[in-house]
Order: sequence, then structure tokens, then C-alpha cells
Amino acid sequence: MNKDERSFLINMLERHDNLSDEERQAIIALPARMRSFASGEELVAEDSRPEEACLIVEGFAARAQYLANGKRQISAVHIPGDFVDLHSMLLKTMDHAVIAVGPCRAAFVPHGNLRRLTETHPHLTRLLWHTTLVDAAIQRAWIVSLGRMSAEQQMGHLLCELYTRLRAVGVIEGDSFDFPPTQAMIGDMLGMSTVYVNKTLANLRSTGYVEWQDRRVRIVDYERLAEMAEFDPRYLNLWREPR
Amino acid sequence: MNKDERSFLINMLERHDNLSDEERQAIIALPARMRSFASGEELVAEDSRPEEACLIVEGFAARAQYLANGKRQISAVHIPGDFVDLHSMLLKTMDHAVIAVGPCRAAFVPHGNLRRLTETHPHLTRLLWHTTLVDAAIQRAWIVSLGRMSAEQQMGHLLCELYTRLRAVGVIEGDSFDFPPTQAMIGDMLGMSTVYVNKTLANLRSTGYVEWQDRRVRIVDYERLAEMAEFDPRYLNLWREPR
DNA sequence: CGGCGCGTTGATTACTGTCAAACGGTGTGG
DNA sequence: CCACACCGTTTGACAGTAATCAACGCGCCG
Repeated sequence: MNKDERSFLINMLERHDNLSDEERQAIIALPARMRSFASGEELVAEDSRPEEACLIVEGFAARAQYLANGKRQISAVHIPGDFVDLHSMLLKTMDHAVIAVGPCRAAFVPHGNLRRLTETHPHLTRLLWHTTLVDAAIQRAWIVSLGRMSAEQQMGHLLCELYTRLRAVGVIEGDSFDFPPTQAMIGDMLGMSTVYVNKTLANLRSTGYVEWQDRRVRIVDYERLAEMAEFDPRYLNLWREPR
Repeated sequence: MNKDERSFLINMLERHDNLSDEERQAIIALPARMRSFASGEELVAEDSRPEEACLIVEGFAARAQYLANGKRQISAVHIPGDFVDLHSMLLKTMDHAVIAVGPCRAAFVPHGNLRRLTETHPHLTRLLWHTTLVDAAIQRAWIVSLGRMSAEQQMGHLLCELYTRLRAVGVIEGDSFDFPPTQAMIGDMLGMSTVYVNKTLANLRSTGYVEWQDRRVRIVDYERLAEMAEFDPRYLNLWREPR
């Protein structure tokens, strides 16, 4: 990994706790294969048994699962610094695909190297484990959103989540960010039809809390948006709490 | 932990990989406080910062999150052998409550002891990490269910999940099992109103694949139920795949 | 007996999906 | 340069799904 690429992972892990120089070196020493993907392309296939784990370096990716009737559900959106399928190191078979949401770049790190790291570095292991637990907390928030929130709340919650996470990795410019999915993809995230996504989006825009055009989202009034969507960022564990 | 209680955890972990005698001893040596709960009682409160992790020994528990309007969403159902809030060891603050679904018994294990275990036993750490990853895979399946499945499929999927997991821990008698939640609680699991749960349940019963009365579920035709609900148990990682 | 919790049913309302059509931008070939 | 196809967005009409409201039955327990 070069400086740019490793910095995302190191920042990600340091967000939660300090790394020693030795730990930082161990991460920098990880081999990584960089690859680029066009929107909609598959980074990792469902039911595959990857030999590498995939770290997003630029752009967005998503976890997607396909149903018999051709429908699709996205269960997470990933941003730079996210180890999308770190779990594949232990679970072996992918229960979902990973697809590019807009053009993206990813680093693929061999499981073997990661595994050796976990055998020799308990503290790093705990930090990696921690990232997968935050990931699970995000999934729980999606379950609540899908199960009990209005369409507008769901969409607002998603935007708040992304806004907050993107700001934590420092890729927010001012109060706006690029978000490239089509409305059909957003429907797959929120469990809605494309048409209804469009109408919900129109409602959301009419509140004035959010502007969203040409794949660019601007959070005009975060406070009210968060209140409306019952978004409380604590579950993202973005503050520092060393162990 | 006495023999009965520890056996669930050991079985749980050994389901995935063999434990050495030393590892088994280390688990048996863990201190545990046993507690019993009545249906609906809270084992762990939302927003609390537990000092112990909670292992279900008997009965069912669920993760629940509450919304401003008083609604509730359950994001997971737990059975004997499940470490419901192992993540609280690393995440510190609970993003959900844990409630009893029917009467249940749980062992509370201090975080400090678990943490020391992870510092000295990389292999056990990996197995514990693994259980949290399976947990996350189950949550992904719930997301797909909530987002894209019909009410009948959702209910069928939940029953298949429970049937399969319960069989893995050996608490299925024949083809049926006790499942004590009220229809209101089931609504909180599936994101439905109580009335609609009742009507969906009637539809499901009319297929003949399932019988469900007096808190007892009987899986009459698992094959067809699984097909109807697009249930594929591979994501539960119940087979053995040592690392 | 009477209240309460839970399950069940029917009527009504609200939400969301499907179908269909039109609009605008973009890239390609003639 | 224009015509055209393609993709994504937007809009309206309609159908199906699910929530809400209300009432009733049943068993349990004080």
C-alpha cells in the first residue's frame, strides 16, 4: 500500500485508539493489490470464497443480495477506509456481493497476511474486530429504519449516516458530498420502488433540509434533518475511546 | 459457570472449530453470574455501559430499539449459547436493549475476564470474533427480509432461521419448538402491525407448511417453507470449517 | 364475577408498488 | 450537424399491501 491508501486504514483504526509505531509499520507492510471499478461493477461476487479482503480507497461500494424474483437489497454502503468484507476472512463464503456505487477504487489485501497480523498483534486484532462491530451496529440501524420508519425518515437517516461517516474520514467539502447512485439503487438500499424513491425525495427536498441534484447532496439543515430522521450518531462510535 | 451453562458456550464455539483442553479450561474458569428474567424484562438497557457480557443459557432474548413515537423494532432473536452483547465489550455503549422473549436465564460474564482471554488466546479470540460475524450475517438477512420480502416470506424466513439455529444447539424436539413471543412482539421483529401479523400468520398456516398454536411452532414441511421464504442456511455458518 | 392480556376478525384509511408515458441529457452513427 | 437510442428522472393513474380503528372471544387470575 502506498501512503494515500494506507493512510485511510490507519486513520480508520486510529480513529478509535492510538497505534504504536510498530503497529503502524505492520499495516504499511501489508501487501495490497489496487483495482478500479466502474459503477455497478462487482468487486466481490455473492457465494464466492475470496482469498483477499477489500478496502475501499476512493468512491462508494455497497453490499448487495439478490432474490429469486430478480429483486435486490443493499444492506450497507461503504466509503473510503471501510474494510467491506473483512468478515470473509473468517466466514469464508460471501453471503452478499460487493458492488461499486459510482466509480471506485479498492485495495485487496490477502487474508493470509491479515490472519498473521491477528496472530501476532492482539491490539490490532481488537481494533479490526471493533470495525466489524461498528459495521454491525450500522446494520441494526438499517433494520430499525426499514422496519419502523417512514420513507422520508429512512432517506433522511441514510443521508445523516453518510454525511457523518464521510466527515469522519474527511471527504466532505463544506456541507455537501458526491453521492452517485441512481434512484433505482437508492430504492435497493431503502427497500422501495424507484418511483417511490423519486416521490419521497421530492418530499424531502420540499422540507428544505436537503438539496440533492446531479449526484451531489447538500445538507442544508443537519440539525432538523437528524431530528426528523431520529438520527443519533453515537452508534457510529466515531469518538475516541481507547482500550 | 457450572457444567450445563459452560457447555452451551463451548458447544457454540466448538461448532466452528475444535478447542484445545487448555482453551476449554480457560472458558470453564470464566466467572459468571446467573440471572433469570420474566417475559418482557430487560436484561440490558439501551444506552447503558455494561461491565459484563450476557450469554443466553435458557429461553429466548431479543435486541430491541425504541423510537420517539413509542414504536419498537427488534433486530435479532437470541437462543441458548448466544453471546447477545459481546460487542458491548468493545463498543462500550449499548445501541439497543436486550429483552427477554418469554422467561429466560442468562449468564453474565465480566468484560475484564473476557478481555484478558482475548489478550492471551488468539485462537479463542478468533472464534469469539467469528460468532459476532455470524451475528452480522443474520442481521443482513433480516435487512433483505424487511426490505424485499413479502409478509409471508418474512415470517417463514424467521421460522426457518430459528428452526435451523435451534437444531444446531440441540433444543428442537422432533420438528417443533417452543416460541413464546406475543404477536405484538413478532410484529416488532418483522416490522409489521399486530393485526397484520395475525393475518399473515393465518395465511402461513393455510399453506400447511407450519403449525403454530399455544406458543409452539411445528415445522411440517421444512423444504417447502424454506423454498417459499428463499431460506438458504449457509449464511448461518453452522458447518465446521476450522481455521 | 370482572378485568386484563392476547388472539381474531371486519371495515376503513393510508402507504407503497406497478404500469405507462413523457422529459432531458448524452453519446453514437449517418 | 442532426436523428436516434439509451439512461435516468419525473409525473399521473391505478392496484395491492399494510396500518389503524373498533369490536369480540377466550382463558386466566384476583
